[in-house]
Amino acid sequence: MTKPTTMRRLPRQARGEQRIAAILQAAAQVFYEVGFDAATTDMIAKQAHTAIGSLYDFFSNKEAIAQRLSEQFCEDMRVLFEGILTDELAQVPLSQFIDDILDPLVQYHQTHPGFRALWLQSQGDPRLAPIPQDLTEVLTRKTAWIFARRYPKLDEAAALRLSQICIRTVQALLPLAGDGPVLD
Amino acid sequence: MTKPTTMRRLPRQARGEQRIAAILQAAAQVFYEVGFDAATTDMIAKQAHTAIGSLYDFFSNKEAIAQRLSEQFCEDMRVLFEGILTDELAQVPLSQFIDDILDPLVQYHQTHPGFRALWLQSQGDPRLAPIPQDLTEVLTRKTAWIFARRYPKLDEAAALRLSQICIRTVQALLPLAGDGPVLD
DNA sequence: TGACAAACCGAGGAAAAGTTCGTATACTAG
DNA sequence: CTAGTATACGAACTTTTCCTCGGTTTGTCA
Repeated sequence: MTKPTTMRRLPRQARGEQRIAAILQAAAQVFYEVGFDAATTDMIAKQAHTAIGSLYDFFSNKEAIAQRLSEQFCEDMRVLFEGILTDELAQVPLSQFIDDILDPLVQYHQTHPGFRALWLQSQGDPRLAPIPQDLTEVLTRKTAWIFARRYPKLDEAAALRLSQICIRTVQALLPLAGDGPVLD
Repeated sequence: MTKPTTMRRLPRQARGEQRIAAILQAAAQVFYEVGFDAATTDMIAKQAHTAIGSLYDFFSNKEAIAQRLSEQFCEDMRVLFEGILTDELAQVPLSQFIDDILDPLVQYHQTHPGFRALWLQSQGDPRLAPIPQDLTEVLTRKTAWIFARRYPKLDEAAALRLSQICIRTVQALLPLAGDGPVLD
């Protein structure tokens, strides 16, 4: 946790950290509401009840905010999977195997709407890829590790491929979890 | 096919239609390359070897171009499914059932990169949703119809829900079709 | 409490993208 | 051929968004 490149200045006082937290939360909300591209730094500042100047005191630009959020999500995923990936997981029945993995993920997804917004943005925008790409990559590797444990016969390439398929599928279906049919 | 709201003026001469076709094709290419948001009307005009003014002669703005493309894709889907949805489809073995539906879709997807770009853009950008939403809705209804034929016991809501799941899954996995693992 | 630094602020300059509009050129019908 | 219309064009204007900057306020600590 040295100085992240996403930050322009490190906060020295408590209100600095609070401000940063407020900006990040606001950004997550705005990204969720209008998407990353349509989000403006003005909207984020307004949502955070702060001045645009304060935002730029701590973040060098909009992308830096997204990147910081992404790092945070990555860390959350790391912790989340740390709790999930136990040795028993490789022995457990398939249905429970799936539940064990999906339940925490669904729950996290539902309590962190910004996560979805940032993550999904990856598709269809090769230019902006690096940000959520990290998220996807972290998840893919984690999942590949699980598959490798559970199905030792899989070679690495197959495990990765399988991971991609599962990740994308879950990614696509997560938004449907917990709500009724979207179509009227 | 009365005057579409996406058009500023209807073409009266052959070159008008050609110009419009060129613009649409260029837009599809640009959307595919950089995504909808990053695409500029300048890029589209350049790619279409036309002047920016000509673009605005026929389309009122960038969104109108995307909308027109989307309409075109919707029509293509309608035609595509018209060829697929036969009465026999309800009787055929499941594996062939799936192939019959997926093969033409995969093929269309691979020959129309812009389709993917526009369609996938829906996720994470609620603002721009209406455009690819139409595509998704068309596909969802078509699919629901298929399910209803094949599994008469399904009530309508269940069929729609099932459709949504299938559509999203296919939508998420289509980009993986036909290429090797994306991760290095 | 005084001095220094951190945090706060928002008007406005700069850059990028969107769009208009007057003019020039190419068709077409009579 | 000619008059009238459709199409083509792109410089310039407008709008939007990003980001800076200098000055003000708040907090800390000796």
